[in-house]
This record gives sequence, C-alpha cells and structure tokens, in this order.
Amino acid sequence: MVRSNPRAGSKPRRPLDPHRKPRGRYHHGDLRRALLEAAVRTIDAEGVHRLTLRGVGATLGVSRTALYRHFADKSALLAEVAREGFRTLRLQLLEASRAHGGGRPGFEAMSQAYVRFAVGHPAHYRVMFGGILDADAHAANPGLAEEGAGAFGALVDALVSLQQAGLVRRDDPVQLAVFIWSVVHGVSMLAIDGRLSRHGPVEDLVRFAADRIGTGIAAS
Amino acid sequence: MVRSNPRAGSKPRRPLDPHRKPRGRYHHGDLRRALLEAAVRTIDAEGVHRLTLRGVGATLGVSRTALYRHFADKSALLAEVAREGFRTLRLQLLEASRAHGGGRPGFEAMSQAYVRFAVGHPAHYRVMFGGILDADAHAANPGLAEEGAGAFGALVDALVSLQQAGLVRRDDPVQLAVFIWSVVHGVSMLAIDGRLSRHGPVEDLVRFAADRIGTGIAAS
DNA sequence: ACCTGAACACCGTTCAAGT
DNA sequence: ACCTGAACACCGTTCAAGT
Repeated sequence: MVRSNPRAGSKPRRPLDPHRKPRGRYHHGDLRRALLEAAVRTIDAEGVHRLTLRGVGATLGVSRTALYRHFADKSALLAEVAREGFRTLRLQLLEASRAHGGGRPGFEAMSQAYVRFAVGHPAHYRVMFGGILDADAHAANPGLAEEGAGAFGALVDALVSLQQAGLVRRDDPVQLAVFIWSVVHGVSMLAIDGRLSRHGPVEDLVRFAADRIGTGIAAS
Repeated sequence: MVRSNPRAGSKPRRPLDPHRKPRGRYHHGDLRRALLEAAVRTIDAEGVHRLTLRGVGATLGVSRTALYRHFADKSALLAEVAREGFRTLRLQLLEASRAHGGGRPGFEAMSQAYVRFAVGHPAHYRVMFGGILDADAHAANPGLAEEGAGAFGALVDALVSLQQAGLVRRDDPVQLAVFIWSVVHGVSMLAIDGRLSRHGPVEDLVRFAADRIGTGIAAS
C-alpha cells in the first residue's frame, strides 16, 4: 500500500486524481473542505487510527504540510470533523421527528435515526464520542461544544413536547433527556463495536428499548 | 518529559526504580505481569494514545523490545488488558449482586457497580469498549471474547433471577440484558467523556435510570 | 496567501547478537 | 530462555524557502 523503497525515484508523488485540482497554479478551490471530506472518508473506511496527515495530503495531491494552513494540527482537524458530525446528527434527528409527528412514533423515529446515524458512520461517530479529542481540542474549538449541545437540545425539545402532550411524566426534562441519550448512545456504541451482531438487527433492539422506555417514562 | 538530545550521553538509560528488578541477571520475576500492570497504570493516568511500548519498557528498566518475548505486539498487550478488565468487571458485578441480594436493590447495585467500574478506570474501560482493538486482536486472543461474554452473562443471570422472583416481565432475558447493558454502557461512556458533568452526580442518573427501567420492565 | 522539501523528534517492529 | 542495540519504515510538526 505504501512504496517500500524510500527516496528512490525522482518524483513519483501525486498518486491519484490530479483532476481534483480545479485550476490555478497549486491551490484547490477549497482545500479546507477537501481536507475535511477526505478525512471523513478515510476515517469511515479505515478507522481513526489509520488516518495520517500524510495520507490525506497524498489523496488530495498535496504536500503533507499543506494542511497546516487550514488547521492548527491533526487534533484540530478531528475536532472539526466531530463538529460537523454533531450538526448532521441534529439535522437528522429533527428530520425524523418532523417526518413522524410527535408522540410515541416520533420518539421511536428519533431513536432509530440516532442509532442509524451512528451505525452508518461508525468512525465518524467515534470521533464525536470515542474520547479521541482531549480537553485542549475542545477548548480550541468552541463550536464543537455548541453543536454537541445543539444535538442534545433536539432531544430535550422532543421530550418537552411529549410532556406537554401528557405522554411523558413530568420529571426534569434534562434528566429525562440524559437518560434517553444514554440509552441510544449505549446501543450505538455496542452496535458499532459489533457486540450486538449475535442478537439480531439493531432496529429490533431500538424498538424494544423504545417500548420499555416508553412504559418506564410514561405519565402516570 | 523526554530527553531532547538523542544519542548524546553514553548510557543514562534506566530512568527509575532499579529496585524493581528482583534478582537474577536481567530478568524480572514476572515481566509479563509487570508489563500488563505498567500498561494499565499509564493508560489510566494518561490515556491509551499516550501508551508507548518504549515508555513502559523504560518504566520497568527494560529494553523496548523485551515486550515482544511476552506479547506478539502492542495490540496483543492491549487485548490482554481488555481481557483482565472484563474479568474484574464481572467479579465486581457479582460482588455487588451478592452484597445486596436480589430484587430491585440488587439490580440497582449492579448498575451502580458497572458504572463505578467504568468511571473508576476510564481508559481501561475504553480499551475494552472504545474500538481500539480490531478484529485481528480479538481473533488472536479468544479469552477476550470469553471474558466479555462472562461479564454479560452475569447480567443475564441477574435478570433471570428477577424474572423467577416475578419482578421482571418474561421477555427474552438476553434481549432484556442487552437493553440494560446498553443503558449502563451509555451512561458510562457519556460519564467518561465528561459529558454528564453538568448534570449532577452520575450516581443520581444511574438511580434515576434504574428506577425508570425498573418501571419499564416490571412484570405486568 | 498558499504551498513545498528538508529536517527533527518521535513511533512500532524486526533481527542478529549476546548471556 | 530472555534480553539487547542497531536498523527500518513509518509518524506529526516546524521552518526556511519558493510562487
């Protein structure tokens, strides 16, 4: 996969797809965007620990240090990947909720959408939640926490609606949301780890969980 | 933290604690054991991504390749760390169950014990569940899956007891256990990530979750 | 502004050699 | 058996230099 004879040929760099470079001498239309997308692609295909800056550079036909014009370091790249992940997740949760109206069906649809996002983008999800980003990375990218809070907020809002409809007990909606979040997060993580493969389709487990939770948090 | 001037001095290796070497010319009483413990220590103190083979070697006053006598590679070391983690987790679950008898109190005690283990050994827990180990690592260490199944089995057994006592609805106990597992795993992961720090003590969330689940899975 | 190549200080892993 | 030092093929990051 990698040339085994270092510094041998003269300049056989730039492995693939030079058509990626739009025009202009040597800059992309939007290197930053391209970097982000390439990172997500290799992360989802091969896992975070396989992502190398030199690799994404090569994929884009760009030097391995070009990235530093757009991100402080590797960690900043990953933080941005996570931020966009939270944004996408929030949009998909809202869409699921909208498409199914409120009530129990809407609640289960959101749960399914959450787990579907995680299972559909396992490595992306892991960058968001897998402890890959440290405190410094969070501090350097305030938008990350914001988007994370936004995704969580979608859950809280849905719960509040259910409470107003008299479908859910009037506990603190934040505590309720944290509980629900734990469940879908737990299912997602176990599914991503392949630990649920012996136990039938994940959708079935999500449905079962949503039913049991529904009973557990129903208004009395 | 690391000497910045490479290959300068003659042999200022062996940074700390030569008293660690028992006797004999140059082997430990049990290098394998020492390696495992040193790995867990630095993992819990600094995180998995900070664990280097050269580092644990130096900590033990041993060459950086000595490890290869006891483990195939870094991944095999981590797999063994995970295996021991599952073993400890299972023992702590059983102990919590035993100490509180069956019933709801025993169930909540197990839940608390699970999350306590995770929060008490965050990086260790992440090696077990964080997707650090790939399929090859699992294939190379069959005991890992066994211990994982053992820990899960403790949960299933507890659920079966609750069913027999008429306290839990008679769904498939494995499906019930997977659901419960998702909840405690989700709480653990979010707690480890520091995402619950704004929402009060984790114990409170676990108690709340156990209550709501208890209602949700109660025998009708 | 944006990009490059060379250099630096790390890694994990292999291997011939020592006892 | 168990351990070592040197070497190899990688990393992320910095920096002077190019356009």
